[in-house]
Amino acid sequence: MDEKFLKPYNPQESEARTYEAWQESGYFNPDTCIEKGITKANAEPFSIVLPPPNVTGKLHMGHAYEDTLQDVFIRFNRMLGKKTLWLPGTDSAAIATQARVEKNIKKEEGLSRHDIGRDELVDRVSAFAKESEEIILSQIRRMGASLDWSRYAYTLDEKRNLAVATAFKRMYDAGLIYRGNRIVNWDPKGQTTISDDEIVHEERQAKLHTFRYSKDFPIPVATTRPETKVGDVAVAVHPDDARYKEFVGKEYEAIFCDVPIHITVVADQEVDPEFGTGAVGVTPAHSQTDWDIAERHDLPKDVVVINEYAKMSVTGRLNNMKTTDARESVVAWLLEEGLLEKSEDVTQNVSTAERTGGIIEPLPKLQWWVAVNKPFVLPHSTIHGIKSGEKTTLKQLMRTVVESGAVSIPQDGFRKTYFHWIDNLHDWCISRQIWFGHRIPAWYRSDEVSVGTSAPSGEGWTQEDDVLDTWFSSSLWTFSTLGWPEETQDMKTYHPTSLMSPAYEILPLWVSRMILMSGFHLGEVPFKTVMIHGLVRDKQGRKFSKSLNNGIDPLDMIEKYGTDALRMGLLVGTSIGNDIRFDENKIKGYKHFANKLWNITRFILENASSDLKAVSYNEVDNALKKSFDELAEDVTKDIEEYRVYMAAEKLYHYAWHELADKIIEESKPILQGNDMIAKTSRELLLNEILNNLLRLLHPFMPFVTEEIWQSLPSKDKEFIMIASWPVTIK
RNA sequence: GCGCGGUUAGCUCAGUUGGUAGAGCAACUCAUUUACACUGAGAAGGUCGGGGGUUCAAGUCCCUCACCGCGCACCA
Repeated sequence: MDEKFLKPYNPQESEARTYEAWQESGYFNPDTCIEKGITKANAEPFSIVLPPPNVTGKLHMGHAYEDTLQDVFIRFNRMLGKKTLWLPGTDSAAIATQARVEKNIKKEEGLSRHDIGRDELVDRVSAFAKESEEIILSQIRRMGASLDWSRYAYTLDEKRNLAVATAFKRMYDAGLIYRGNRIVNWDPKGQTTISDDEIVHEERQAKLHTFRYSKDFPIPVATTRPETKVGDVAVAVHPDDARYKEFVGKEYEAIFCDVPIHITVVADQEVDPEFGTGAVGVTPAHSQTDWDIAERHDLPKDVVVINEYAKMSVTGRLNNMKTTDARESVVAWLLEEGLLEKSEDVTQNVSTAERTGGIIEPLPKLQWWVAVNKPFVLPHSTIHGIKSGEKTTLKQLMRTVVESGAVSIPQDGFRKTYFHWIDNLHDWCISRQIWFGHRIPAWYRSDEVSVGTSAPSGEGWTQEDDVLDTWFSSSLWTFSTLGWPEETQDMKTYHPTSLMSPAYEILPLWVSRMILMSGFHLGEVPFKTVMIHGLVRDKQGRKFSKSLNNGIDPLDMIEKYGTDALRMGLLVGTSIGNDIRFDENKIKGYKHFANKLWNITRFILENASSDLKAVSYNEVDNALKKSFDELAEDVTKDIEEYRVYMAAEKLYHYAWHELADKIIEESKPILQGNDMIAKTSRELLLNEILNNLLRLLHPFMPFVTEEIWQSLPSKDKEFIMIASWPVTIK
């Protein structure tokens, strides 16, 4: 017996060495497994593409959990003999990364991005990204993740750039990407547009002011944003509202706070006659709903009164004031003029930018969009529910794919969330006014526009300044990582991928858009199953956040208890989909468990390794073996049906409370006794159970099982990682 | 407003197609150098959020209410 078993199991001593050995073996790469005859060339594929972590930060508990889940499925399927690929990568995360670096530069050098210039800034952001990339990748390795590093991808590398430009061009040619002047969510703090999904609503106290534009204006109007009223072009009322019927169609002139305005009264179904005065002041340029009203009634939409810095751009006293100051100024003016009827306190939801916290200012801007409601013909489709050559829209495609089960979301509640989101979906604004990211592959020359994967020939073309929303490139991820648009062998073998297991936060942001992109470009689903998981929270159930300073570094847990303990602690006792409260005590418990396995092994090696070998079990041992086999089948079924938390718990329970507490305890007299048949039978049993149990546990606790496996005398020195799963699946 | 979760032992949570309520931790009693103290044995702890229904049988299915989270939309 190896002397190491005389001391307690020490994960710190062996984990790094073990990971190194796995990596050197090349078995993370399915091609190597085939070459070495471990996987059959015609084996069924199983693939997962790692949701690429942002190159802004370091590994947090959420990553640790997500990586564990995926690694369990990957290791399980590899041991089943499937052609198993887990593909790693990282995401440039355009806005997040640039914002981070800009902040540092501002703090350390007092310079803005415009002082530095585009090229210099992009260089600096890229350097920062490179640095954090290395950190996060080394951290993922410490989780024991069996990723095929030879296929590593980065959203801004050459192949992914080609994929992005190709995707953009094809969608542009199909009329699904267009450039248009529409209301965007403008973040004055970040100086960029953001998509609807990057907005966070915050409840605030506000005042609802009821006023008239002028003394002789017949209809009072209520607003929480008086400063925008200088941009009003109409008042909308409900068509059936008797109070205002006589005014519909009439036009009025007024000088509102030094600004001449022209107001038309229109009737619109959307107006709620019960709210406020039952009349809406329509400001098309600074409100999405008002823009829509203006479209329906053919009202002017170009009366812009607020600029990109959230300052007023009008004639008179308000000019160049911050909107918040202008608000007070307008109220004061209304009071002076006797136009203010009342002011009430209301709670209001304010839209803020997720990344910067800036208050969103709706502004009309010329931007690039993905049209989600525009019909197009999908030439080739293997998606269940959509035929080749069928006419559809991107929205419909996203819905059908999940409805038909082409993408399976086993958790019913999340299916509903998904549909709810799809039904509320508007065109997707994909241009961002920042410099780090994929520059939009469009070139302009006077009135001409050229879209392509490279600059058009000829003189005088300038490329679009804006870059793409980071989710545009992320949505291509399942296939851009496999070599698309080239027709690679990897594409044929591993796409659609088998499983995606994202946090529920990212379902609309990412999952649905991967379905969109894969559907349009390939006529395929991006993955067959989506297993949505919850968030890891602190002990009090709060989100981990910098401001609360409640973060727990997974690496600290690994230092203290070992990776296997962390993995088990995150998995057991948590159904997938619900949030998890992080409990260090649990992790500690599984450190003890790793040691328990260590000592079970020690006992068996010390007491059940005589030279005499039984060829069959006696009756008692046969029954014990049978019940173990039942457990093995049970656990296998649990993993196949995504109940990994139950599988892990059952194995834990069996190892500790069956094998150690009962079988080993009962073995002591047998092994010391004189009944050689009973003794050799029991020796065989203990060795068999240990051998199989280690394999069953390996996906969950890869390090300790490998470390033990390497010391079992009966085995050759192959890795447990590529040992066969003890249960055959039909 | 629309929607999604959750409510089970002191705490954190499991509970698969309905079939005698489970685990870990904590607390309690005992064992004391054992393969393992990163230990073992034992006992205790629950009208499964409330109410109603379906059923031979409900933590599980249906209806309803309450409370706690969360998402989406939004009214000017």
